[in-house]
Amino acid sequence: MTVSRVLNNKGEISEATRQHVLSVMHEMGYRPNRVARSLATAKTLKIGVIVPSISSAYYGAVLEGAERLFWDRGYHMMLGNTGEDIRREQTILDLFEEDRADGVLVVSSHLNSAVLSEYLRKQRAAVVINSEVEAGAACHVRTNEKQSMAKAVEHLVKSNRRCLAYVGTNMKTYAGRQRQNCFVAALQEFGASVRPDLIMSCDRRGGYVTARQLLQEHPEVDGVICFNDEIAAGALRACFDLGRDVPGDVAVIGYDDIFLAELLNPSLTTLRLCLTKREVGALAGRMLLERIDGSSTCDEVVLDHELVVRESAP
Amino acid sequence: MTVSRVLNNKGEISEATRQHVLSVMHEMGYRPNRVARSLATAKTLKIGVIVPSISSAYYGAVLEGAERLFWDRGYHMMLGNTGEDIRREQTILDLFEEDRADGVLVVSSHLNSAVLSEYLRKQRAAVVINSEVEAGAACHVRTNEKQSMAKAVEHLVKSNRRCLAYVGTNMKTYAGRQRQNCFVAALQEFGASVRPDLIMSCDRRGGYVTARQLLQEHPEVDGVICFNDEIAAGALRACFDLGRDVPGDVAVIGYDDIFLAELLNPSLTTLRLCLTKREVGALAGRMLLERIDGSSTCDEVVLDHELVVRESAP
DNA sequence: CTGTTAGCGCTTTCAG
DNA sequence: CTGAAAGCGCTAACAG
Repeated sequence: MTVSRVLNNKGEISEATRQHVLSVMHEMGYRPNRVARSLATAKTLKIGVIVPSISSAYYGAVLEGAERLFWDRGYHMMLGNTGEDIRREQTILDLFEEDRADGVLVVSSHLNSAVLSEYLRKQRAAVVINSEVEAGAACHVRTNEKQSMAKAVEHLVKSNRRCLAYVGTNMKTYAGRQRQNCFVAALQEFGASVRPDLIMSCDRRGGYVTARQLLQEHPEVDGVICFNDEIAAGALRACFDLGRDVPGDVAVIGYDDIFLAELLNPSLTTLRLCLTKREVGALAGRMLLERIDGSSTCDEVVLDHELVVRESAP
Repeated sequence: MTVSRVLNNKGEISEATRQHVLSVMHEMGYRPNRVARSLATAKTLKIGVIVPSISSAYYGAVLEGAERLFWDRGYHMMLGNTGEDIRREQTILDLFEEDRADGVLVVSSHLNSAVLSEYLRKQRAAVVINSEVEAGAACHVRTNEKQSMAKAVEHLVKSNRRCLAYVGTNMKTYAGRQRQNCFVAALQEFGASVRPDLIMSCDRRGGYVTARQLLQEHPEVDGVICFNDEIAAGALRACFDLGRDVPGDVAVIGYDDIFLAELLNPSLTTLRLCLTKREVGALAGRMLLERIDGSSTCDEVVLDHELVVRESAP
């Protein structure tokens, strides 16, 4: 019908009828029905996004970058939070398929490569951030964990720290696995001794308790690298409560450079991505939109970290 | 068609055909099309959610609570981030209408009561958190700012702080306006002098700079209440850098009790909601679903804060 | 340039 | 209990 034509600025239309249609639409308070349009065009203009936890400062910022880009390009974002639950992640992926989402963006999947790839192949288009997928199943943005961990370890070794510990998280996630493995690799690379008893793990909130235990059981530890800044903040406070001076007795390094990192006391030395989290989200979003309209150019982007030196590990 | 009947477990169906349909569905890898279903039923099972900023720890946690509830009840969540931009907020609301979202949840709107109410009346159902709306336009969850600010001021006055300052944010938001006004009201209530020059405001990241300036220009300040914990973290660090002892010289109080509040050094005294942020999200979500299915029972919920006393203001 | 028509994939109503 | 048919609001292809 003609109305469709003016809505979409498509086809030839006389200015007269065009204006007429617009004015009638306006006075009726008409709103086009995107559901019907989606059914007719087989395009939903919806992107499904999956994160382990919205409330994390890290994922939140990534989401914000992606969200902004999607809306600007006319796409709406459907959000799924897995709560780190594998079954939930699969269910959400299935539902995005039923929603006929034009594309899916998965951040830090907890699914293994084979399973995730199978789910993503069923989607119309997919991009993942820091998740393992088989080539072809999705585009990929990932961080170079080997290089970043090497920077941290090297920094500590060069400032004469001799007994390094790592406080990580579970190994369910790409970064979780990589950082722990790369920590060991980096110790070897820089000739430091590897002590499995100095590798601990905790959940997002457990930095304080875990670091405290580590430092009590192993007073010889003089350097701690943490999976992220929140855990590092716990380690800092644990040092303080145990009377260990930072950086005098112990050096502490985190990951992410969250906003509060430089406000902590002592301020936190940390590994910061070469892109802001928002930019990472926007980058992944852009790759997804390119995949959707078929102009996809690259399949993988690898991002580096830089060491931001502050008081906690000068 | 029959398939529809088995999908929805509706109508009478023989177990034989039922099983047959299911097995065929399975081997074809069939996924029902929710877009078509939405068009036919005039229900989308989608909720539109609007926040000023996903990346804030505060909104993130609220979202997480709401999201979990929605998915559990079969609803998907579409997320809109306003970036504190009024026009963007209106656009998103319009688009949710075009999406025929079954309901809309608005957190901390930047729109004024009249405008917001008009937009919400066009939606199928609406709930707002900490936003001003006209009665009837939406259900409402809000915090009792008057009472919470009184607690903070009373606590400081009773510990003999005589010169209190407030570091807030812009007045574009319900909480922003309320906290600043209630600060003045509470000073009067407890017989403290009101000094407009000790009321400052800054953006989310500006706590350090603003507090530093405040303390330099007004060395007599011995108590600072901040709009939230992130700003308070900046104030803490500003005190440290200026050589002012906390809590000896200056007491600092924040709002929200974010995870890092107790890890700061000194740990932060703060006002915590009687519900976790996640619970607030779930509560609002539940109210929205009740509005959608017509079982709505109450129109407004008011939430109190409690003072969590830590080192920064004992 | 503008009106008509046939779907998009589902639900719902009405017969069989 | 199961098939057939109409219709949700839009787009796209085809005539006028």
